[in-house]
This record gives sequence, C-alpha cells and structure tokens, in this order.
Amino acid sequence: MSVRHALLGFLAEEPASGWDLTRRFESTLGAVWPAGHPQIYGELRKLHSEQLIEIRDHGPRGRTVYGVTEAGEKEVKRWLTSVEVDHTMRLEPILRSAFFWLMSPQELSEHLGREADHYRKVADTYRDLAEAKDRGDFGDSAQTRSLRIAAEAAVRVNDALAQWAIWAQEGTHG
Amino acid sequence: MSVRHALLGFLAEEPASGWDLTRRFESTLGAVWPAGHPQIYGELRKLHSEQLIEIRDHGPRGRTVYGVTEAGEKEVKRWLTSVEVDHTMRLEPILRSAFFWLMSPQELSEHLGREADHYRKVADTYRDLAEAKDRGDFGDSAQTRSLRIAAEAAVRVNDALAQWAIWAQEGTHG
DNA sequence: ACGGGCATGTAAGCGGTTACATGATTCG
DNA sequence: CGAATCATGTAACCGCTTACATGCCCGT
Repeated sequence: MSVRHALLGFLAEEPASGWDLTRRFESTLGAVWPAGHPQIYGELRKLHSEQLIEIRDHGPRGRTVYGVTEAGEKEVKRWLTSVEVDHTMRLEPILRSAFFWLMSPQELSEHLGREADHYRKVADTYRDLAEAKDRGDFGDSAQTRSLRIAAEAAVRVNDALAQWAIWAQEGTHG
Repeated sequence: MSVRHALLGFLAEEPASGWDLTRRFESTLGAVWPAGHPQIYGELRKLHSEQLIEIRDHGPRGRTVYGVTEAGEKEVKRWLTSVEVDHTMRLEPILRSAFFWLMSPQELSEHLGREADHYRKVADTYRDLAEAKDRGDFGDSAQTRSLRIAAEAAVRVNDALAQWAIWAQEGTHG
C-alpha cells in the first residue's frame, strides 16, 4: 500500500495528473520504490472513489488533475505517524551471493566487477542530485529537504553495495 | 522468480524438505529476501513437476525430502551466469522519507531514532553471524564462504541505513 | 492422554508487472 | 499531412501474503 500513500504525499505538495505523478515517482523514488503508470492510474481511481483525492482540473487528452482532500491529507499523516514501518528488503543481488559457490572464480570476479560498476553509477547519479539540492537548484522548501534526505539514502545504500562488491571481489583474489 | 532459483541453490548443497528450506531461507536470507512456507511448498511442487528437483526420501508426517536433478543444477548456474541481475530495490522507509515534511519535527526525530535502533539491531545480528563464520563455527566450505558474503552485505546495508537515520535526525536538530 | 508446537499443505486475495489499445499532440 | 511521441487507460497474469485447515509428534 506504499504507492497509495506516496501519491497522497505528492498531491499534498501540489495537484498533478497521473502522468505528472508517474514521472515524479520515477525521478525521485525510482531507485527505492518503482511504480509503473498502470499501477498509478489504477490507484488514483481508487483514491478518488474513496474521496481521498478530488478532481481539480481537466486538460487536453483526458488529462485529469487531482488534488488531495482533507481526508486524504489526514490519511497520509496517519500513515506516516501511526502505521508500522515495513522494513522488508528484497535485494536479489544479495540473494544471489548466497550461491556464489556455484560460479567459477572467473565468472564470479567479473560478475562482482559489473555489480560494483552498477552501484557506483547509481550512487553517483543520486550524489549529483543531492549536490544540486544543496546548491539550492530546487529552492529550499520543506519538500525539497525531504527529497534531499531520500536522495542521501540512495547514495549511502548504493555506495555500501558498491563497496561490498569490491570487498567480495578481493576475496576471490582475482 | 528468485525464490525458485534460491531453492535450487540450497538443494544443490544438500537434499532438504520444505520445512528445512523454509528455516534455511529465514535464517540465512530472511533479511534480504523473505519467503513464507506457502510460497516455498508451492514452488517445490512446480520444480518437481518440471523435473528440476526429485524426491529423495519420505519422512514422518508426509515429509518429502527433495534433491536437485542435473537439469536443476544446470538451471541455477544458468541463472547465476546468464540471467540479468535484478537491481530493483523496495525500501519503504526511504519512500517515507520523501514525505517527512508532513511530520512534526518531534514526530520525525522520534521516528528516526526508532529507525536507527532497528537497523543497528539487524546489523549487529548479522555482524555476530559473520564473526561466527570467520571463527570457523560453521566450517570453511565454499557454501559457508558464500553465506559469509551475503551476511556482509546485510551488515553493510543495515549499517548504512542506521547511519543515514542518524544523519537525518541531526538535520532536524532535535 | 492431551495440549502445544511441529510440519505440511491449500485457497483466496492483493500488489505489482507486462502487454495491449487508443486518442491527442507536436514536429518535420 | 504523416510519423513519432505524449498521455491515458485496460486486461491478464504472476509472485507473494494471509488465512485457514489438518495431522503428527513430543513432553508432561
């Protein structure tokens, strides 16, 4: 149910259409919680039927701009403060590591090199984003500061995994 | 499809029943890829019907011990070496951070304190496990070394998130 | 002998993805 | 005006979770 509440959160910032929200999701939270447009459009319909969001405007090709209702804003806050945090992690690359013994040393070393590359790249992307936010490129609203914190998490987690891959690669002394 | 291949991987190590595999999964990969017993039993049935695993023994209460077949072992190796790694992350706690601006400074500070505690605890658990493995408490097989690598990842990711929460909490200067 | 946990399993439902479909707009 | 892209939506499927069901084994 995370997408649901994230949509309410985004709409609490400013009204937006399904498309806007899809891009917003992708650019700010894609690294930690992907959500495709089919899910977003579907969720918006449900949220509207429950009157947690309302239609604010109509645009060109059936574009529907939603805004959060009072009930909706109350619901996000309830989620943030009262609903237990879900700490579930699903990291396929780590799952794979439990079976590294089935790979040849060479395959493994190459695999770990590619993994390190990948994580370094993602970390760098979010590092740039974080630096841009620190420079004030996105203003200095409370919302921007929150996204800055999310970006920091992306940087730290991906850095940690990059370092892990390098550490593991050294263990193969290849 | 990760559970599927993880089961093949575990069975490549030694034959086991659904129950054995459930506990094995939980104790070694629970932190990075949870899998409940209904999923595991179901997957075993499918793997058996595809002849990737075979029945090796029957025990007390309908206990069925499976072992991997040649085709099964080939399939895990194919997965490890040829199937693209899925880097998808789903970290609800980071998703939430994008909406921290909807929380009061006090709520937020307390929230981050609880988060840091949580991650520290998980990291410590896997640190202990890793140290036990380094002491040789689980022998020194290739399989153990792989699980050691997985444990290291759990330590590093959870440490990173604990430090992140503390960093964010300092930003609230609360 | 019986109560509580062990071990196995099934069924329904849900969140999320993939694939498909379609009209609107913009640009060359 | 036609092609490519924008934007919106639906339908089917799949992995996974939740809830339920059941028999077996062990300790007291």
